[in-house]
Amino acid sequence: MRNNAKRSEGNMGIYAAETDRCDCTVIHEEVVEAVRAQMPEDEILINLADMFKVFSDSTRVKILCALQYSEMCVCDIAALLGMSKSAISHQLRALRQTRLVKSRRDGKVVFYSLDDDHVSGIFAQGLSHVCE
Amino acid sequence: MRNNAKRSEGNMGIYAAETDRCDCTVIHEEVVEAVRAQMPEDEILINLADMFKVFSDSTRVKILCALQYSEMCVCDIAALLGMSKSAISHQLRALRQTRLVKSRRDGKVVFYSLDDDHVSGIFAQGLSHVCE
DNA sequence: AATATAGTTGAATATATGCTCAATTGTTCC
DNA sequence: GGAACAATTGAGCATATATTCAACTATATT
Repeated sequence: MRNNAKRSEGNMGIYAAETDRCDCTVIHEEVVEAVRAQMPEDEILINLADMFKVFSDSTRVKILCALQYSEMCVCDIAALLGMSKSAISHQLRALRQTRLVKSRRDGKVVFYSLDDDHVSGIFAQGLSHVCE
Repeated sequence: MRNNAKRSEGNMGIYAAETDRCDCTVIHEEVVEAVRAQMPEDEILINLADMFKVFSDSTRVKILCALQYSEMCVCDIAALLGMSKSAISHQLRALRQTRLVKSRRDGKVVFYSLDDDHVSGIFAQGLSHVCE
């Protein structure tokens, strides 16, 4: 599910300000309004979540990690991870669509490599948290 | 689904080296072995993916973003995001279980705040990618 | 052309997940 | 104690998603 297609975000039309769309009393209105004023736009945070979603599956993480060391073909990635070519190919498509990897064909073989400088930065930041 | 409970990772017992667990010929064995030698342990990459999974939902991202500015109670977060208290409470539980937020009760009200220094770093790194 | 191999794709399946609803707990105030 | 309100929880539902399987495309070799 892409994060911008949530059910609760239906068309509210002209009525109902944002603070009225729930079953809640606003207890600390000043805090809420101050935070609201400082928050980035909704769309940015949705894009951010969608970006992290790409990194939220261990197969994709392993693929991205492997490609940091060397470009690899589908067979090799599949062998490295002990998974089917089909499974790897499906995930590579997702990574291609989000512009994180690129491919080049050499005869029958398709080589994949990283296509985004931010990947290693995001990786490093995440690892520093995971490894305490 | 936690990333370490994948179906394909069933018990392979004593037979079958990792490179045999798939339908693939290893085309570039040297590359595969070199990459395998450099990759972090499986468990680390699984934990990494699980960590990113927490950030992969827009509701959780918005909550974490909001808490960077101020501690807030459940009602306020619900009002801020235009969602039900129940939905917010469910997500806060997930964030509590992963040690990203902490709570303190003051009478009837429960205040939540960030409980991890890495959150803003991960946020900043992600935003720099999303915003190009 | 026929065969073999690398890779892709779509459908199907099993599992995961975010929200709603209703019930419940914890606290304050009367 | 009882009413009111903040918050939590579990079940249920709708949707998302990772892998498998089978069929297919693309390229190379004979």
